[in-house]
Amino acid sequence: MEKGTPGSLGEGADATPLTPPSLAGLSTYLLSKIGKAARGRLAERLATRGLRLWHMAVLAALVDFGPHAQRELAERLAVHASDVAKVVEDLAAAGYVERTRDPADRRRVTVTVTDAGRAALAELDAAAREVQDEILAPLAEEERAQLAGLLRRVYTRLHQEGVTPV
Amino acid sequence: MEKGTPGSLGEGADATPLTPPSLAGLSTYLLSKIGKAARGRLAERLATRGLRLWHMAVLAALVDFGPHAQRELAERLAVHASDVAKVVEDLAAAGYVERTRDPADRRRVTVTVTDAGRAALAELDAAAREVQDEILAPLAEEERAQLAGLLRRVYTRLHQEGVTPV
DNA sequence: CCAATATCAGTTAAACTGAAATCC
DNA sequence: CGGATTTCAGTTGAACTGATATTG
Repeated sequence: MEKGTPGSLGEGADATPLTPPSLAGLSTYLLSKIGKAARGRLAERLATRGLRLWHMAVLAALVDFGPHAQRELAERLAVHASDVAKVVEDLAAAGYVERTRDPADRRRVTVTVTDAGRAALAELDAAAREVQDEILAPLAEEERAQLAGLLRRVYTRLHQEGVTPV
Repeated sequence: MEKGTPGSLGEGADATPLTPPSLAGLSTYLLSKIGKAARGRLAERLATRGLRLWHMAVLAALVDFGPHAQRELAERLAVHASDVAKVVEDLAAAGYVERTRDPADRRRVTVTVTDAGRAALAELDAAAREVQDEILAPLAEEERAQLAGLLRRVYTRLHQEGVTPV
């Protein structure tokens, strides 16, 4: 069969293959797929700056809540301390954060965002909003607000349970 | 500090740390996190049967659309052909699918779901709906329908674009 | 000879695990 | 000495890449 054999799939060879309804009928499936697409697109943009998603998350935590010990960053972002160490190392090398020993407890390393770090986060945040506009393009402004409200409530509950890292 | 030092975090040591508002304010961040949690919880349940998410996706495609060549499965599910080969191998070993050479084109392997495969998918689907009930617990029935509609429209557009695998 | 299919082997980035060093 | 924090090294499963054999 060279091409376009009237076939088992019930679709033209050039059309986008349909997602199995057994999956597409699950909101959790859609959440997972849309979330993955959003994450992937933002990761692409961050990669052009040599950064990854965890770098942005750590910067956000520092800007929003002030200096953290690395242990506190790990807890807040639900990531392992060993990975935080690497991310903070990268950010320090880029001049986005400073690390200082806590004089009261010299085991702790206090991480503080620099002005360059704040400027970088502002750019990353702008990129994230551009990606969000792409992803949510089919929705009107009012519908986006609706979606945000629903997601917020679902997320809050999950985050409080904390069974699976969220 | 032994514990509960009135501290830099502005939260009790036992409370769930707050997500940085810079992130929590992004619907795409919430989508990503909720989606990841849903995926993880379903993966846990499938693991008790020795299966993973791709096994369920392949079974769903076969049940919903009938027999596929492996190449067609790869295209429909946006996964690489080499990975489809492994997944189909597992499913065949479990007796959930049968592989036969296409007599019209002997390069192609036609994959067909068995009765055992249909029964297995029914169970997996039930598990997926249980997980969905857990995740969407904070939402009323009407709100879940709202969410499903919004997600459906966003997903459909992404899937048509097909730039990033969705 | 070229293109498509399936299969196998190897790579890469991410999440996780364990252990050592330092300090309370 | 027990416990907490940081850091380094190694492991595991997922997604991807490339090579090969077979067939159209």
